[in-house]
Amino acid sequence: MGTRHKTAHAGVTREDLADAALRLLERDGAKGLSMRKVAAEVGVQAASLYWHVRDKEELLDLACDALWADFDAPPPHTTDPAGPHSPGGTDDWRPQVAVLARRLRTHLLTRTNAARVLVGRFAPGPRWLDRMESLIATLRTAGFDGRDAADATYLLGTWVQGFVLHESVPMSAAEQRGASPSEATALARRELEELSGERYPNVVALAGDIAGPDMDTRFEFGLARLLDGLEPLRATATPKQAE
Amino acid sequence: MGTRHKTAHAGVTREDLADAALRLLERDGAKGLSMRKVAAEVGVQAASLYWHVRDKEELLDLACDALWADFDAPPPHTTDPAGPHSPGGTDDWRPQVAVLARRLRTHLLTRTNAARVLVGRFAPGPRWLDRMESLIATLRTAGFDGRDAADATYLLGTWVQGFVLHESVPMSAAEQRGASPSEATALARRELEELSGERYPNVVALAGDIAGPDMDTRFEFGLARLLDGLEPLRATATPKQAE
DNA sequence: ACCTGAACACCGTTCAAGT
DNA sequence: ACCTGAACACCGTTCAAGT
Repeated sequence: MGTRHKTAHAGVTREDLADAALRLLERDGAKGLSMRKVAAEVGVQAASLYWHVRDKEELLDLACDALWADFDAPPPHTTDPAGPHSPGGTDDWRPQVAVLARRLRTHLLTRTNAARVLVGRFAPGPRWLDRMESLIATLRTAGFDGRDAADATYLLGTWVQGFVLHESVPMSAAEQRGASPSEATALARRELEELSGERYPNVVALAGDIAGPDMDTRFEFGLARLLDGLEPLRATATPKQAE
Repeated sequence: MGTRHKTAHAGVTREDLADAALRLLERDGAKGLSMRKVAAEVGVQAASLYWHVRDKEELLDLACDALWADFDAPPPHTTDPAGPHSPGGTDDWRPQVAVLARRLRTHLLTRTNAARVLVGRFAPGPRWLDRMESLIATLRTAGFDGRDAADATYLLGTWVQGFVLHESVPMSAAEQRGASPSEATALARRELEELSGERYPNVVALAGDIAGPDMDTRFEFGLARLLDGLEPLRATATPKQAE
């Protein structure tokens, strides 16, 4: 009774398939994920998968939702009853949103291979909805109206995913054939510096800043810009519903 | 003489391969791109490709650069000699950056299939460098310092690519099996509305705003937020080098 | 220098057939 | 209801061999 280890012997669930897919993806990358290997991982024949799942595509959708299984969001807002209550909105929304964004990034980053394959797949499973609900709640109590809160949520989500996508790719596609990240950075920088100073004066001058890749700093830069850009949208004092 | 149509008969170039890859990608999507088909497209046997290219991976790098072949950036800044010259920076940087961002989006969007496969691949070919140089130039003359200009460039690039990636994916992964975009939107909205109002009060209430997908509006929202967030970084009057 | 033929070890998917 | 065996039409890549 209960869930036996995972490959008990009989009764493969769709969850099992999703988990197996994520495991393979993380272990061997994109090329490690085949229907045949997923089948083997759960102790079954390849053809059997098509009873549980219509497609490889559908399996990926499942895996996409399972990706959020162990993502624990920070508690949604938790208004401090004794704290300062600014009129029409709380201003601790920034650290709250920042924390969520950072956790989202590191979550995807520790599952790089899976993220690279699954990013861009919408598939808003139940676990993703939890994140969305709590983020919107935070923004609304901070004084954003519904439409802005929804748009901001989308903006943050797409930005973080796009960022991680770029972050997780070998920076110079061919050069990652065995070169430490710092070596790759130095090499990328040198490449930029050796460009024509006439044609690319700015790129050459800023080679160090472009080649980076201090990804943490870059992430914080983007996050700060997004939060600064959102700030003016808050209704810090609601004109119509004045207390 | 000169470049015969493209598949003259002898002499396949790496450019030919990249173009063929892009063509196949756009015509048949990700699964339409195989080494064998690329070979056929250029009138050669599959094994021959490996003389020109180490890998399928390398072919994708080539295609990634070729993706920017017909992207024509707006002229870089073009300071109006008679126009108003605000101290330490020009303020027409916003429309300039906005135009570039929009063109980047539509460029990728009209090559959705290719974009979905190639996004995330850094591969800064010469054509991408041109874009970078002109964007950085715009930002620098607008009063941003070097480091901020570099970071802003990265931020804009990753955001647009992340946005397009999400935009180009069938919104509810399984439901795109033959449903018009507006139908899919309505369906997604209804799905959100039918969620538990207790567990997801905000999501249910804002279902219309979340399901969208008025992607143009969403894009402009994000763009405005980014520009607003960048604005305060400008040195509108350089304190040390006052004229 | 550039291309082919044939082979190797894989794929996703279907379908009749088993229990 | 769930799984298998065998088959089909594909893959990427290698390698000796051709010109």
